[in-house]
Amino acid sequence: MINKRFYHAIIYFLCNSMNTNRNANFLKLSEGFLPALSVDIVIFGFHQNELKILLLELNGHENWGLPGGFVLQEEHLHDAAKRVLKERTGLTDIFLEQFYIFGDPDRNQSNNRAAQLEKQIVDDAYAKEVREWFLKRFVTVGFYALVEYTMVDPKQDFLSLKCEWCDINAFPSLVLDHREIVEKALQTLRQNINFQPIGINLLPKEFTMPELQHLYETILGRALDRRNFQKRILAYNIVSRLPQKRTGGAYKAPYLYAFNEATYQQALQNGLKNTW
Amino acid sequence: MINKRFYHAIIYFLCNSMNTNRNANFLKLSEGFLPALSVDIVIFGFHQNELKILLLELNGHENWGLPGGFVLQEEHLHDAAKRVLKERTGLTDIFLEQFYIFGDPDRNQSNNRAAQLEKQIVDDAYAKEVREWFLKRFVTVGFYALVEYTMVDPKQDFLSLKCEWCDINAFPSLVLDHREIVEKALQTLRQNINFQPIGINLLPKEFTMPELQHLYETILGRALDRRNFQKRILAYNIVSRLPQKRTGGAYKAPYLYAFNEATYQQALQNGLKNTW
DNA sequence: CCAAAAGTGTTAAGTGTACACCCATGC
DNA sequence: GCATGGGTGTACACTTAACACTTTTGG
Repeated sequence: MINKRFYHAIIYFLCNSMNTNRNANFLKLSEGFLPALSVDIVIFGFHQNELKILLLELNGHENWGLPGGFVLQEEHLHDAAKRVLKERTGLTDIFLEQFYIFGDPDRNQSNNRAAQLEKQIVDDAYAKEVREWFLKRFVTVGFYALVEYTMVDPKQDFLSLKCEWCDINAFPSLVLDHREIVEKALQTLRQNINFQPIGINLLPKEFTMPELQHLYETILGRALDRRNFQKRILAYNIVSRLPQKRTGGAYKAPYLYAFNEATYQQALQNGLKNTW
Repeated sequence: MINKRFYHAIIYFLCNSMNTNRNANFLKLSEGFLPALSVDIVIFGFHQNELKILLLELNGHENWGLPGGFVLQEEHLHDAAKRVLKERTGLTDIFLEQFYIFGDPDRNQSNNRAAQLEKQIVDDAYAKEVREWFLKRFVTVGFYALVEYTMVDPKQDFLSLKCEWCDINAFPSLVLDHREIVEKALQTLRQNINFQPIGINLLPKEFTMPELQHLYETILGRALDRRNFQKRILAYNIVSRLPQKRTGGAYKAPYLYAFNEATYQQALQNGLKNTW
């Protein structure tokens, strides 16, 4: 039966996080993970001048959701986010930052994964364990990640049917309060764009100035002046022009640029702008 | 015995949060509160041109700590912070905002409340309950509050010997990672000062321009030009000059100002500045 | 009258914004 | 050659930063 296999898949998957073989040594989820706390990750990517987020279609649902998971008993919160990211997308070593904690007691109630689970057949210990776990209230910590689009192999993971990049302006309806989480992540990204040099994580190593500008325009949601944009970015000293141009495209070949790691890191710390 | 009374005080205090009389109906802390999650609040006040934080000296310790507490099973995280603030300082209706989640698994280990507790005598169910509760790992959500100094009656609460305003530049050593939490709160406050009209919560209803300037200087940690400061604040339209001056002090009487609620709220939403 | 704090205006420098022309490429 | 996108410079407006004198008040 599909439902039973689904529960087993969850247990298997989650217990894998705990480095435990479920068949050999079944542990209670509540013993392996911190109770009541989860992490959800908004993964931003940029492709064809569109800002995208990576969403999973969850098994047994028609709904989509953010990649998320739980925190191991002795695991740093940030490491939990890194692990979840790796488990569910294969990504490692990418920019990842917490941006908000969502603590509404009703966030698990409406439009609800637990309610969905409840409807399903519960016929063994694993299923019972999963059901009880997901029926609990969770406070979730929102992280956002910036990744280069091409780095992701959107293979499906244990818990999902599909894993897909969705345009930030047209993504499907999401489970729980995940839409709110995405909105808040986007808002945080917009706020940070003026003070942090966004880009090194979202673009390939070599990129053109128009590409960088499109990234900014997409995040900010409006057009910018080409000439002023270039002047500004160059003034920050965070990019260097490479000797080659991007040939092969139509029209005039644009110069290639690369981020200047040293000044980029410095800018990350000091910020690009200050007032007062 | 002091230690025993201390445990009882904690249980009493915590169970009060759960609206439960510990004598009549003793509940497990883990049933009343979300496990593994706490809130800690950095309360900023401003007095005599000094930025201060409100600290508690904890019973049975020589150490100081931030006012903190736990989240009730069905309580919104933000409401938990509000409740904790009220319980431990009497303050209501003040500016309160989450700024970071501290998720290091070792944050409870070193310089450790649990270790302190362990040394103490454990001789009844209440003490055992408290000890087990505090021995667990907690992920804590940092909130910061902005309050008008004179609003606080720093009376001691159940869990503390003293409750005192401490200068931000010279406060005692703190339990756990509370120093780190304070640093992060201050950093967040500094970041926000350029974009949010800080002040309405930290100053009395009527204040002078030099007072507002001193507040800014204290938060930013450096001197500002009087003339430019005044021009800038007035340009924001967030304050109005009142007909009276502050008389009674030495030297020339400064004008009084009051925040303009409407434009202040608007500025909070839109921010004072934008780039791009 | 003197010291200390408060009030105010002007100017130069820098930054942001608007805008127009030339160049390279494919069709 | 023409449409399209890429590369660059200049002028104006606005914001910021630097700065000095006058007024009030208590002693």
